[in-house]
Amino acid sequence: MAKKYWLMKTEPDVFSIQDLKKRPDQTENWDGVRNFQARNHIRDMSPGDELLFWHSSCENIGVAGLATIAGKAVPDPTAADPKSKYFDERARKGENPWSMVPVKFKKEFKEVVPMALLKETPGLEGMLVVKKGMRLSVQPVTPEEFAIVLKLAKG
DNA sequence: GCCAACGTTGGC
DNA sequence: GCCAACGTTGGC
Repeated sequence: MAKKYWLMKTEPDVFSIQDLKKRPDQTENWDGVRNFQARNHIRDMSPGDELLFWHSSCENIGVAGLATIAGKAVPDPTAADPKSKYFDERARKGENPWSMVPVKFKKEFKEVVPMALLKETPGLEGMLVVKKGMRLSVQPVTPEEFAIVLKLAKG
C-alpha cells in the first residue's frame, strides 16, 4: 500500500516534538485521542507513514517537525484507566472504543513553519489545518501538501 | 430522530 | 481572554 501522510496536533506544553526526541528509542504512543474522526484516521495509519508534527495553542503555532508511524493502531489503555484524564466508562466494560499508535521522531525543524505562512502558500489552499474552525487533531495530508511543507521548512 | 444546551478546541 | 466552530449529550 502507498505511503500516507498525516498531521497530528499537540500542545507543546503537554507533549512537544522535543519531548518525542527525548523518549526511549525516540518513540511514544500517541494516546488520549477522544474524537471518532481522529480515531478513524489513526486506525487507517500504517507503519512507515509520515506525519507533520503540529504545535498548537502556543507561542509558535505550526509544523514543528516530522515523525513516522512506527506501528499499527492498538487499543488505548488510558481509556480503561479510571485515574487517567482520558478515562472512558465504555472501555472499562470491555469495549474500548479508542485507539493509539506509536510514532517515532524523525526531524525537528530549526524553525516552526508557521500557520500564517501555510495560509499564504500557493498549493495549500485546500489543506485542512489552515481552514477556519478546523479542530480535528488528526488529519490526512496529501503528498503534494506534504512536499510543499517540506520545502517551506528548508532554509 | 430532532435540536437546544453545553463543553471543548484552538486560532487570534 | 475571547469567541467561532464543532462534537456530544439528553430531553422530548
